[in-house]
Amino acid sequence: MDRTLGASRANKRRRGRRGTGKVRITDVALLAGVAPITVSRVLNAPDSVAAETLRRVREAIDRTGYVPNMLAGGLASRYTRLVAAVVPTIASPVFQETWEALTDTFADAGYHLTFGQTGYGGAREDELLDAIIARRPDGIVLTGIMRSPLGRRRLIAAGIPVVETWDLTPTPIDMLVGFSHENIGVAVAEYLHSKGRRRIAVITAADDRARRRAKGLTVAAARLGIATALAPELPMFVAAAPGTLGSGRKGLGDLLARHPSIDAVFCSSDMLALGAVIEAEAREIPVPEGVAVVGYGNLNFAADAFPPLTTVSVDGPAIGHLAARCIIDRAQGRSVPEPVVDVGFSLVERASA
Amino acid sequence: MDRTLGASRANKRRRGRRGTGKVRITDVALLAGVAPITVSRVLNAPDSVAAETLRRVREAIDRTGYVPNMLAGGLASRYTRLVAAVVPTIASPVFQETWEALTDTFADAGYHLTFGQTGYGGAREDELLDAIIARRPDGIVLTGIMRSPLGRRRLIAAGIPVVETWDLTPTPIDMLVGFSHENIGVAVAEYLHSKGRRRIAVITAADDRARRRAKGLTVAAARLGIATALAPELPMFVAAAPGTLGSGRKGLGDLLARHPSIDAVFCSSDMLALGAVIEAEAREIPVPEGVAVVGYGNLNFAADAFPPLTTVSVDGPAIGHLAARCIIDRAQGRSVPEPVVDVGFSLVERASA
DNA sequence: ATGAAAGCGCTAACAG
DNA sequence: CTGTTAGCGCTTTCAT
Repeated sequence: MDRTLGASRANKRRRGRRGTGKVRITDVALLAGVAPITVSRVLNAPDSVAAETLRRVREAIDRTGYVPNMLAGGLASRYTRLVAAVVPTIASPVFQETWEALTDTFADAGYHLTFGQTGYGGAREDELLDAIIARRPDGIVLTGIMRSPLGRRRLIAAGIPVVETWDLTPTPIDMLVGFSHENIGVAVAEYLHSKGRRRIAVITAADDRARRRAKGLTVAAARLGIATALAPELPMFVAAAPGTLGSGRKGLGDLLARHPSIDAVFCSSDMLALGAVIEAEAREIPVPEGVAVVGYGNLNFAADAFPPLTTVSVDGPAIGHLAARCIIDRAQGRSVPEPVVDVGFSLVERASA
Repeated sequence: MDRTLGASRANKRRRGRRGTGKVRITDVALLAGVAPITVSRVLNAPDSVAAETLRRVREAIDRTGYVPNMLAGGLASRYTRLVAAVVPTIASPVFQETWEALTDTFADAGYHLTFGQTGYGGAREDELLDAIIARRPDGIVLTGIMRSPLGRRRLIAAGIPVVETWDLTPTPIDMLVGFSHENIGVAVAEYLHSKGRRRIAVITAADDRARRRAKGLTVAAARLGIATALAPELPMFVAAAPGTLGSGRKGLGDLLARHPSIDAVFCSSDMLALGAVIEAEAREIPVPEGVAVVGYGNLNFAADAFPPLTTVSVDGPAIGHLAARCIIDRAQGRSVPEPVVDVGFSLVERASA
């Protein structure tokens, strides 16, 4: 095998390019006694190859340990089978199920999903975008909507299918699967109002979508005549993103110091809500009798907290699945039935509110 | 500009390859009045280009909105500036700081880090590996050590620099930055023993490294004469991975039902520990007087739990930083000063134990 | 400091 | 069903 491998390389060493020393499609072809394009077909369109040829080529692939070079393949076919997801931090539990569903759906369709982090506040976003486009993915999935005008232009110019997720906008770049954060705030306001709460406060992380949930709540509260019960604006505590148990505790402490009469808190994440619940307990304020607490995310600990957290649930897997379908359909030249989908949300009522 | 762009393409349309319709290095070169290779040098070795040429080419790049095609670049240079990280789930909070440090260190050196998920239990690991190798990254960072023999062979054959992390083994594939999970178990056993605890139980997620921490504890406990105080083996509750607050609660409940006399629990993650603490509270068992609880990870909520969690802390950022340096050094042909680093761990003593 | 030629490893297009 | 040929967009090597 030593003599065979690399033999094809010897006769084209004219102006000395050094190659990688690794197995190429030509080596496999030589060993199987076929043309390189046949090996390519075995890999990419096995149905178009005769059974016996298929067998021989596959054996040659195994014997040589050949791993295709997708750089070369992508260059030749402008089809990379790569999809890039742009995420704030890879470790946000809220998005986890979405990334899982994305990964799985893409994997089943033969695509590889890679993740790039922008950091909180979208610091490196534009650079990351160029780095992604430079690899010519077949699709791009964004967390939230793209606000940077430069980013939008780059994406449109690149001509790559794009799905924005976990948010809603009348002007998506391309496709979108998400829901309205403002409406969540409204729904929470109405819920708390219906439970007789009139002195509502907010603990929110300093993050765009969280702020918009808080804004929806503020607006709806005003409409329901709640805001004026306390002050012109709802009492609010803003914590650094991402929200932590500690900032939830601090938030509730702070709000109680400023407004001892509050009877409900809407937290921008379940972690903040857990912190609020723990702080209330440490102060021997009963939840929900003293303060009602509502979270967001319905994370895996929400149901097991003490008391269990009332929270807003979003169908993360559905977002991932639908977003992947959008990209796959477009990448394969099909038309996308629903390029903009609002998956909505639901309020999960538990003991904390 | 319309006429200029794409002009170079017209005269080579012989056998009809269709191209991408996007701006290529040739278009930029034409506009700047230089050879393509000069544009390439502006991008990759600006020091070797005259100032005035540099200016003209950069202007042409801006005007055309050129984004390099790294598939082509990587194919030609076998240097992709891409590093792949293999992670169980992208949303594990334990690893977050490591991934952040990795991303930053690589970005500063001009590399892009992408993440691939294996799923818990390393289900898709071998496939993922081939997908990664197919893109010819300049380096691969693994979470934990590679156990699959096929995977090891593939990686070695690929000749790509590899760093295994967050674990220790006498036989790394290539480079390694981690620590001993067994030793953590030993340290926890000794700590609890020193605090007078003699009836120690374990709540662990069904995950390899967590089990090895539990095993270290078991062995050390036996040596300290603890195991026999209760039974031949330490009472253990095994939860599905990843550990949740709910399984922590259930775990403690279960253990107490079977062994009412236990006076300490070692949990394989802080989330499990938080669950244990909450369950204890719900049962009005004082922590640590009734049961001492020790976690692992020192996550951002550990210090703010009620009571604050005693836990094992690992220097995540250091692992990320060192692992990145290993890859960068190797990718740039330098020798790596320390190809195997044990970063150790520390026990953070707080109120829960 | 800049350019011309060749080719990285693969697949599209066109035969047969 | 299989093969031949050309070329994807870039960078290496060699030359000036």
